Amino acid sequence: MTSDFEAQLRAASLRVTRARLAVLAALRDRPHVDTDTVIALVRADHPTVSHQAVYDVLRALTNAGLVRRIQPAGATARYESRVGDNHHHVVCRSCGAIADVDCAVGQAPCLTASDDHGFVVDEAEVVYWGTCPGCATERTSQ
Amino acid sequence: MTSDFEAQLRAASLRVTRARLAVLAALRDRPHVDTDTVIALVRADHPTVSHQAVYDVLRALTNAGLVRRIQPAGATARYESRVGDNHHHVVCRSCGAIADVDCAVGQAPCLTASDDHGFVVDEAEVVYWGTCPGCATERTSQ
DNA sequence: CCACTCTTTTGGAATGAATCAAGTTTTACT
DNA sequence: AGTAAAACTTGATTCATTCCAAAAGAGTGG
Repeated sequence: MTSDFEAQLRAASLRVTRARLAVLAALRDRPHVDTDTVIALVRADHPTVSHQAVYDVLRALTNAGLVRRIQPAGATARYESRVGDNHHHVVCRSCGAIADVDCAVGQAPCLTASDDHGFVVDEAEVVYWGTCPGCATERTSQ
Repeated sequence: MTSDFEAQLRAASLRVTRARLAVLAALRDRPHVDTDTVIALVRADHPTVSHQAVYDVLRALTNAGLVRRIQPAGATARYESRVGDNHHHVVCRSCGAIADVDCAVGQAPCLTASDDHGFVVDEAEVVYWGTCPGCATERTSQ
């Protein structure tokens, strides 16, 4: 388990540190956690880790492709460890809840822009905006 | 010109104010402007408009659907007046430049999620991440 | 196993976009 | 014109994120 993370880090030629292992562990089974939550989870096991370390680690892991950063408009940054499978997200406009969605149209649906203006595109990110079941019933029942 | 904006505002049952007309004018021919730029543009004509007013106006116009807010991860909010035609954006990872892209796969390609988790989806936002021509040549020439 | 170098982390302060709050002005309708 | 509601002004505040310099830790070669 821990050695898994260690292997991941080494594969990405990142040094293996307590902070990094703790962040990976915190993200393991939790989708879409925001930075504050990561800090709290990390400190549950390692109370001395600074918030700055968590920010640095999240950036390093994001750059290395081990975690993915998602930041819907108007919300704080969230991170997830599910990477490399081209999945997307539904975001609730009223409560900010996020859920995973697999790609509707094949494997890389929107990866081809009609006119890319000369940009070299390497990723297509899709955010579905709507209302989650909870907020929907709340609103209709009023 | 101004009366156009006035009509737009009235159609959305929003009051017609100097600040709102100025913001609409500022967004007219400028795609993807950030809030600071909007403030500067508005003040060019109306020096007394407060930044708070601009924030309020942008939110009101966004809620009314007259402008669209876009906020790629890690950048400040930007606004555009091109609405209602389901177009998307390419964003440069290194300089943050944004360009419009029309929808590749038909009219509303990704609007149907494979499994929407009970969410009522009303919009699909697509962000293409990549490198703009300028940054690409810069990098290869080094 | 030890020393050396480079990277990472600590702890605290700073930045900056965005929001909140109270009081004043303006708009739209009668 | 007169009035109520909405919008705006001013100024302060919040809060996520970043910057900084010093201390600690990781990995490499001896």
